[in-house]
Amino acid sequence: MKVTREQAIRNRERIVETAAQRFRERGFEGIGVADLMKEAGLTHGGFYGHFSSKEDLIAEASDRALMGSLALFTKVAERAPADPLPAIASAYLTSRHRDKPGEGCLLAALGPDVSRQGPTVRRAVTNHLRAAVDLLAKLVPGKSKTARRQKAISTYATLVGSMVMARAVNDRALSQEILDAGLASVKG
Amino acid sequence: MKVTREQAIRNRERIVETAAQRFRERGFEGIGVADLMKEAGLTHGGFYGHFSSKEDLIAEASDRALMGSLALFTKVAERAPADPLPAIASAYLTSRHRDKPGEGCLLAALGPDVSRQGPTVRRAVTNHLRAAVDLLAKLVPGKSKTARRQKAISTYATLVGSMVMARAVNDRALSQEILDAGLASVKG
DNA sequence: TTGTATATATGACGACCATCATGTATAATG
DNA sequence: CATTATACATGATGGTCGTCATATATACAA
Repeated sequence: MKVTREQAIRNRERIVETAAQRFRERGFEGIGVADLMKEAGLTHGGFYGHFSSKEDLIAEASDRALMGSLALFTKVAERAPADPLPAIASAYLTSRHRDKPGEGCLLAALGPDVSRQGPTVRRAVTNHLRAAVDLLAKLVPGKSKTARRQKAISTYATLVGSMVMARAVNDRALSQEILDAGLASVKG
Repeated sequence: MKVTREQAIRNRERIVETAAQRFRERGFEGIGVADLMKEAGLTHGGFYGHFSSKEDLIAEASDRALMGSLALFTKVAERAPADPLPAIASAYLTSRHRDKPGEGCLLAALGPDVSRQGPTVRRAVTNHLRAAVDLLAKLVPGKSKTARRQKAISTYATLVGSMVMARAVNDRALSQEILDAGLASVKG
């Protein structure tokens, strides 16, 4: 069954999008090629027509997820030009984000998994982090450029760490306390 | 081949210890029961004489790793009674810790993986986090108990997030910059 | 010393996985 | 309309995994 070129491109798109979500929910090894294809409405055979390996898809899906985060950071910052960093923190440290890892920050959902991946995936993450830090550094008040960079990085780290901890924990009250503490720290 | 009761206990111990290290290095699904047993000097068959399932071992190994972190926090704090929190941060945010996840913080090595595990594992992590926060809160200067707790939690989150990011990144300079930023933030 | 309990070894099972070979229908091309 | 290129389906392969059945050797209890 051949399909339109357009359709094929859309199919590929859907595979990446599905993967970006499921990977964040279940881990890179938590869902297989066959299930991914089925969710995209296809069968497993066509996979290697689109990607050269699963790692290839992992890299592309990670990139996709990270692009989304960066875009969201930008959008939130533009909507709150007076206090962009606290606005970003407020958007990040929500229970909704905690409960929907599939649509959220890749670093919080797969950070350690990334460090166990190959160079392609890690390069994508590195590039994102550079861009994100550059963006955040512009939003930090202060004169010293290095100080602003430092603040940008540590703020991002606090967001990621808070989300990781809030998700790991089994107790709703403690989880909420973690989100609140992260928020308070950034809003300082 | 039956062995001494003592020897059997030591064998079990070695399995847990090996698992605690390898899981942090490769992820819970990155090493299998057979390889784990082989590393402990045994064959795969005996595994289910010691544990009822792999998840059972995961829970016990996680607990083991977390106990170690808590003990280390305590030790470092006792050695620097004047400024315990910065001392803990300095001990945590090192390149050595970054490069040896198998001997380091479980949250930084497996945080997101934990949230995908069953209740037993998550309960262990929850209990650890409670204990760690209680400990750190005592070390934070300040009068308000809730403010000290908040500071304790957000500090821990910054440490975890910084380590996750420093490990995910593929560039040594950026990785070091992340560790430094976390340090600066905690030492504030 | 004899008998029993048990810690570990060997081996196998079924499930899952990434990947590839081949067939087929149809879009694209002329 | 005829030909070709290709996106996808079907099916198979070899590997890995968690788990269990069974055998064996020996520590321990009597």
